[in-house]
Amino acid sequence: MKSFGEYIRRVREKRDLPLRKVAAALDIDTSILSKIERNERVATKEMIPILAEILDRPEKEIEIEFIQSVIESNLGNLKYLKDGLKETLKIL
Amino acid sequence: MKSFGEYIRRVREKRDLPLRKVAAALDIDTSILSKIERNERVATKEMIPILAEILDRPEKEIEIEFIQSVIESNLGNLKYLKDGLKETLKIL
DNA sequence: TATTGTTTTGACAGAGTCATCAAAAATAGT
DNA sequence: ACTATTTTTGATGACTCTGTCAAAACAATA
Repeated sequence: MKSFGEYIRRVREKRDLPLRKVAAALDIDTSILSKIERNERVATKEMIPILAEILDRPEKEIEIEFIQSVIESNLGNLKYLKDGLKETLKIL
Repeated sequence: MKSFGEYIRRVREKRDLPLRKVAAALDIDTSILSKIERNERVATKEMIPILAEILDRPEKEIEIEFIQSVIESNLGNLKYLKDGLKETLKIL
């Protein structure tokens, strides 16, 4: 499973956007975005629609990547993660 | 979706166990467990097997409740949560 | 090599979260 | 009502996390 940071960096570089531009759109310092891309900081959900816009990607795709990263980092090695996700799906 | 805290409290009371006993098993103060049950603090994954043992419930059940609560609190109102969970399931 | 633009690093401070502890409040049992 | 037990509350200090900032490192290009 690849990290959210790596994903963002890959897309940003494909778009030839400097950290500066994306960070400005997110209204954060470039250093923070740099850290997010290297997984030293975590992104917030509020960033998702903004990233979708500036990176020109479907919001759904970005959000899915975000969800995967949150699950990975918070619930990563649980024994019954699969069952837990299935059960969670049922009650949504 | 009911909270992890409420779930634990319900089971603990069904077993007629005081906070004191369960907290001792978890090696935490009763006040912390009290707060966890009222959702003022969050449980950690390390607590899951211990809770399973002392509350005499399958670890799987407890872990699923835990997973649901983490997803609810971290990803609760995302637009594409369902899709995100489905995609996450695929790569597990 | 010098210049310009980009990215990373680390120190810092503020906010939030944590466990600990003692005291207060609530509950049960006599 | 009294006592013992359980549960909740709030103050405290330690710790973690987050954003800001300036400086350093790195990259590209003239």
